[in-house]
Amino acid sequence: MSIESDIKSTVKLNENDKAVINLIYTNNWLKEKALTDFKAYDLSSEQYNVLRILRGQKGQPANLSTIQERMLNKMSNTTRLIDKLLKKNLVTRQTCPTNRRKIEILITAKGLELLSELDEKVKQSNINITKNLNPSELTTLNLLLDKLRS
Amino acid sequence: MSIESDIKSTVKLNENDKAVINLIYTNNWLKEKALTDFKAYDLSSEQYNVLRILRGQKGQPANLSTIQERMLNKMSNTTRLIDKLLKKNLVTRQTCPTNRRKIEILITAKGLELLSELDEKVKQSNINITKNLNPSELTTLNLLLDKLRS
DNA sequence: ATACAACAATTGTATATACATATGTCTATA
DNA sequence: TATAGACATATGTATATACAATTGTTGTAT
Repeated sequence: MSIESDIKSTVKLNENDKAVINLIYTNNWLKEKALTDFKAYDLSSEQYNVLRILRGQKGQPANLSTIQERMLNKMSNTTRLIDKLLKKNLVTRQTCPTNRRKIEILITAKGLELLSELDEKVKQSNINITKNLNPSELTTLNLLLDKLRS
Repeated sequence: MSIESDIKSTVKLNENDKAVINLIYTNNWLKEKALTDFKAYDLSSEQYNVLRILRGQKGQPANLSTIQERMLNKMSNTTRLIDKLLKKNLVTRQTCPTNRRKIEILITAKGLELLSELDEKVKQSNINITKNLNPSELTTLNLLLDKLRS
């Protein structure tokens, strides 16, 4: 269904406006779809994302600004997000010995375990979410989104 | 820049996962771009959206469920959103005389005035946001997003 | 050595969001 | 005409987000 009938727009939109609205609307549609997976594991999607970033460090600790730089949502409060992960014993946090302004964050064994459980779920969810587009359409979509932001 | 370098991913993503991440990331990118416009007018983007829905009613009152149905973000709390608009005198609210479960919401003159001020800003902002895609690319993007959700 | 700017993270506060539950109203039917 | 269920909105609560201000630390110019 087109974005215009989805939001029951009464006016004809031009392609610029439509694209912006379409992106916002699609994102909300996507959030609803993806949320259920994480909810069962008591993780927000950004918390999941941060755990993945930490796993990507392959044993190297990450500090807050590194994590923030790699997060999907740059706006969220990283300190408090890490607090939550810490409370669940999914990460450890200690001040950097060489620069005490920085902190070093590491994913724990429990965190890695949780991630590996979630990986398969997320993979299936992403396949499901994108099931209406064929491979070449998916590639085109990715190219257009990259180009949009370039 | 591709989504992989944007988020400094250390692993190669398949197109399914990439599309999902790309949509989330693009949405956040977009939010940052668009937010500044509304901030100056002390409106959230959903508040703006609701005002547009009300204007689309062309004088007919809308009730809460109608608004909710047409909102981009179905999850947000419409009652309290209307509270905010009411406090700013951008809408009026009264219980429906024929069915007192319902409420009738109308945009005020002040609301319409604010909207017409914002319209031009939003239009320019949307043109700016989409400036890297040519018309046919924009159309393709819209088609792909519609198809994704279909 | 001292002061100052820059840096990295934390804290405070207001608002937004998600979701469950409650309140008040209407409708159908026994 | 009671009453159970459906409907429409509102409220409560926990968490998330946005953003400003603060704290503590480091580098650097004088």
